[in-house]
Amino acid sequence: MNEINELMCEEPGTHADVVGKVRESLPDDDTLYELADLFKMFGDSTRMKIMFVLMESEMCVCDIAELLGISQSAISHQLRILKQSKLISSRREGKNIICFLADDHVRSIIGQGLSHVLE
Amino acid sequence: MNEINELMCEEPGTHADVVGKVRESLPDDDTLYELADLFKMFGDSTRMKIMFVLMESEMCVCDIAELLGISQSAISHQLRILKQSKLISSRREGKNIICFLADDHVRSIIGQGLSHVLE
DNA sequence: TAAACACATGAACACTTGTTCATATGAAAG
DNA sequence: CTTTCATATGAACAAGTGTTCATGTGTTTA
Repeated sequence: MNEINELMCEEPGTHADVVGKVRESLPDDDTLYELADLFKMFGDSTRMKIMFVLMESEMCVCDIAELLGISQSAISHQLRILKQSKLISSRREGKNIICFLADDHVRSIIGQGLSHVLE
Repeated sequence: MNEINELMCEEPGTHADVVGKVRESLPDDDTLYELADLFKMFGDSTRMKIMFVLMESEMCVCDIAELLGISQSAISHQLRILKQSKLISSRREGKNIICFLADDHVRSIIGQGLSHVLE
């Protein structure tokens, strides 16, 4: 009888109520995509390494590349993406571009991830 | 003169010291890859939606699929991945498989992400 | 036991992503 | 102003990822 319930699998009870409430509680699509895009930044080991480095100290592009043993070009491409996500910022200092974390959220997000990974 | 310094870009000062210390502070590669793999789970909008739903209430596969308007097969594939990452668990209840968050880290990780996205 | 339902899974395909290679930009030093 | 060093960027390519479609497995109900 219930219109909503007709959409659901055959289960008795106050089932549709729960489904309805959950649907209302979902963030809008824009927020969901933004969130997923944010976490994508943490989902690549190169970017993760870069952020770990910058958690310890700000550093120029050249040094990040050599420290991690990754080509300058690859680092530069990733830095571009990280800047677009507002996770890191940079300033020029003479010939060098010094990169640093733009946000303390990086630390807390990685911290939560670590505590999951380390059981 | 300094062997380490020779690897670095031409910058004066106690530069090599910082680089050396940062290198030591980096987690081992296994941990880094595990971390990146963990965050990959949050980097897809379908999985993000599933986790948001399960943050509100445990739910069977069928309902998750219909609530989100995503095919049962797609949901099932994603659930498999999420289970492998120990982010969700499930139990059988009659014909249905009831899914639920396996870990409170999901809530805290998404929470941190949200507070970044919402400025 | 047969049919119906809930879910899982494999193959195929389109799409995305990260790296490399070559080259461009831009500041600084000679 | 020319060269050099630090960084950025575009094109191309390989590898990874998510969905669909078809079908398989397992559980309940008739």
